[in-house]
Amino acid sequence: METDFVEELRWRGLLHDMMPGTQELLQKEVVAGYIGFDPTADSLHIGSLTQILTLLRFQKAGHKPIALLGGATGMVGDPSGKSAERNLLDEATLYKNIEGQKKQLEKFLDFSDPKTGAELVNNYDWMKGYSFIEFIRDVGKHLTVSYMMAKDSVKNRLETGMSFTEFSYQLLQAFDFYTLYKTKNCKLQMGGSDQWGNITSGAELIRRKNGGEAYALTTQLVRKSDGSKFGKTETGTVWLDKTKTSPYQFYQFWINTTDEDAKNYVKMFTFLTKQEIEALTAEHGKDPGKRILQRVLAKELTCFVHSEEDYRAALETSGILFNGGLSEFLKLNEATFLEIFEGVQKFDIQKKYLENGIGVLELLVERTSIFPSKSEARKMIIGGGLSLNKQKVETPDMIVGYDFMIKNKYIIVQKGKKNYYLCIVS
RNA sequence: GGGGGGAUACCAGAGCGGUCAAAUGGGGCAGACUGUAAAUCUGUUGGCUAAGCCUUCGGAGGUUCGAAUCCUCCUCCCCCCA
Repeated sequence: METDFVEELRWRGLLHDMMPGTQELLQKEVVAGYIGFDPTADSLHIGSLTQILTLLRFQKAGHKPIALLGGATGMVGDPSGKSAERNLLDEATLYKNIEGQKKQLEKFLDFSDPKTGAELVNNYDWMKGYSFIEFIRDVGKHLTVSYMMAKDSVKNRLETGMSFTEFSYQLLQAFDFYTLYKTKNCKLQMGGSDQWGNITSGAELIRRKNGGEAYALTTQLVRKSDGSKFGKTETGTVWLDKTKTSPYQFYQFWINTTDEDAKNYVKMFTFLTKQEIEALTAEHGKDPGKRILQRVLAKELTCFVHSEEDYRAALETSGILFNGGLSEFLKLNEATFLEIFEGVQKFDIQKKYLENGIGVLELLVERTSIFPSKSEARKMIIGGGLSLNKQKVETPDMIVGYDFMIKNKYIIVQKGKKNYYLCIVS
């Protein structure tokens, strides 16, 4: 075995918990292990990244990864970590979500090796023909209510209430594990630390039903150093789908990581070796201003999730947007110019409005919806937070005319330092 | 069952008849510095077409020229004694 999977997770700060004997098992033989993905959206997001990477690390350590799509479990809803009953997803949405996630997983996982090539399964395939009576007799009989009630996901909800549907969730997931154990000799289930309860239910089921051996391993929840939730920005979730979060935004997410977090993230989210990371961290410490770690992170992940081409584009865009002046923009040809503003919100403006000049406020609020009200736009301008074509707007009374158009048709609007908008005059 | 204390803007929390769109802190947003980081400092933080106007202090009524502030009832929370 090239690397010890458990040790690797440990030094990367990813290991949360595992059942006794897990490490020994992995050292002894090639193991099939699975992680389930919950189809709550049509794209995976940055939070799922840990699990995808875990599967890949697992594979690199010489084992066989299985990714499970929750076509059946998604119909029920996992109560883990939820404080209230969830709404059920309708079938059309669920189908769309499954298809979306499937495509992404196919892209990230490596299916080539005959022995350790990844597999993708959907638990709907074995649940769809299963009747309630059968299920209750085959699965439900093996776990006691008190055992199920002892799980945190259930215990935390006893006060506020929980439907039988969500209570049963752990049985479904347990049955998944059991099925994979039977059909694919899958002895290990992995997941985020919130999945511990569900995973152990599965291991328990395998033991009771077959006297079989099954193991569990969970990874650390990714946290930011300030305690806030990882993976969200002001604008929302960071998705892995480039139509939902552009590669540029994705790149920016990592570039904006704080120094403290970057040290941990480089370990958690890249495949760089311990030596490489130590060297980088030391170098970063010498001159934090260079932000070596953030750059490495952004590069590794943008390349991994999107492509090297996307990374280059994001890098170039960032360079121009953050360091360039107006002259940089003027130098670009139109195609490149538009490429840079890919993923930036755009507004069309009719030329006639600019003919006699237009107040900035009117431009920002009525002709575009960059601000919801003139009051807000006014406040931002007075606070010095608004620029047109890289030039700070000094007064809310400013008039915008033809002379503001770059290349005869564009006006670049900047709200704060990082929020760009592009007006296209036609 | 008895006694007491509360409910204020995103959160915490002052105000206790006019000077209250409501102190202060946190959070958010923006600016300066820097490194697209952190820390620090500054501004801003109910809404509006910014003169001013409109809607807010648990809910419903009332007293008053005037109520977040006083009275009555209701709802909900907390504490203490049974």
